[in-house]
Amino acid sequence: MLSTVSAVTDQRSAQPEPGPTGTALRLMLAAAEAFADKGFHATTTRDIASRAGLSPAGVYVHFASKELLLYQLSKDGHETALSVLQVAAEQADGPREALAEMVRRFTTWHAEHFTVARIVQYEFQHLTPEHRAEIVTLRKRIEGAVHSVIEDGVAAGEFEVADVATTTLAVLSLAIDVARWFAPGKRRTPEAIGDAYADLALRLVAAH
Amino acid sequence: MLSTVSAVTDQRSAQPEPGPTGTALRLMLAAAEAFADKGFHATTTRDIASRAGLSPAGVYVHFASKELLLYQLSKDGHETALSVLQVAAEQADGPREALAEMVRRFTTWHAEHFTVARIVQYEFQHLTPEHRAEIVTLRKRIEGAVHSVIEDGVAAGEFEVADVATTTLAVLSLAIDVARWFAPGKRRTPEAIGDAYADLALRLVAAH
DNA sequence: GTCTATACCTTGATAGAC
DNA sequence: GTCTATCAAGGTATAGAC
Repeated sequence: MLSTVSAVTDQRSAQPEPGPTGTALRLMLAAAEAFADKGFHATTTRDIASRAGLSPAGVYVHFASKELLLYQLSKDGHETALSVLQVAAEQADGPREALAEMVRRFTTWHAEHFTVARIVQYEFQHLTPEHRAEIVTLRKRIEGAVHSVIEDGVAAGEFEVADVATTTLAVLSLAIDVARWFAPGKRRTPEAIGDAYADLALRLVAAH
Repeated sequence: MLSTVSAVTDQRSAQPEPGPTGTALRLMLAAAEAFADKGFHATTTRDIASRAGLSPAGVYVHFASKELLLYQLSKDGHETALSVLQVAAEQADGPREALAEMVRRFTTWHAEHFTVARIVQYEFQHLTPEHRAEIVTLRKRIEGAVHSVIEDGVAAGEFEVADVATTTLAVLSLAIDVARWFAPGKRRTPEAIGDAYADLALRLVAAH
């Protein structure tokens, strides 16, 4: 059910068939808002239930625990974030275009879906050790995608960086931190922020 | 008691006279570790008490509530962070040196004091509305300090940026996000990260 | 200033009727 | 699948002895 929640948040796509049924989806959206707003531990199952229009007990028909709700959201969000990077990398021509497009779309995603993005970046530490381990694997692939394109750019003589690992972290920080400060109603749109940050990323790698 | 907690964490300074007494200080250090590790709401007063070697009731002799403990830590941390920026700005000669020195020290602080920095950047939303409002004022001054130096650099013809506000956010994101990913025992020292990020900030503003 | 004991409340989760 | 009712556990904070 990759990006089911994101897709619904988008209000772009007609209802696809698989994944959570209507009520489960409503619960995930309710939980996403609550977790992003107050954090996992400050959110009560009663809060989630009432946001979704259910009684406190109604949650447990669809999710066995509050942690499982977080896990589904976190996994879904990480998979979507990784997919955003991969699609951008595939479609672009050369490291320079690839990095710009990856940062543009990754940043835009963090702003547009800042509730899920906040859960992805700041709440995964509250998962069980087993679930956290699974998510950490996805996080390494996200970091690896950015690391690769910078490495390619250096090898091709298009980028000049002092240290690939440090620059990778810096580029990721730019986009990730958007989930912390972004709020709807900001002057700049998610797309404008993505455009600006793509340029800034090219400066970080001293692209020719 | 500006930076009392940071100073003790440093193990650099001999005991100064004002501020919290020994036990209150131990409680603040215990709370800082716990809040940074698990977040405010996941931390129990029992946890804080036991880390400080006290009974659960012992906390309330020194702090009237758990929130007040967070408030003291947050205020102390924000004042120190602001002071780091101000000292760097005063000592430097010209916008280029000022920006580099501010980012160097601000970043190093976020790594070296990553427990307090994490509370500063990610836990202040759990303060009471009154306390949060006070902290927001400090946060605006922090953002203003970076905004000013970039504006000065542009005015002096030393920097070239598309938008001062966006670049300010990006520079701050670089340093702030260090508090999220830094962990003791990392290959790079706080100082090395600060040095690298000072260079990256100069790239972001296209310093001549 | 610190302790033991505990009040009082909210929490995550379950039982069982419909 | 949803509800009402409820449980056991653990939360913040206080009372009162020492």
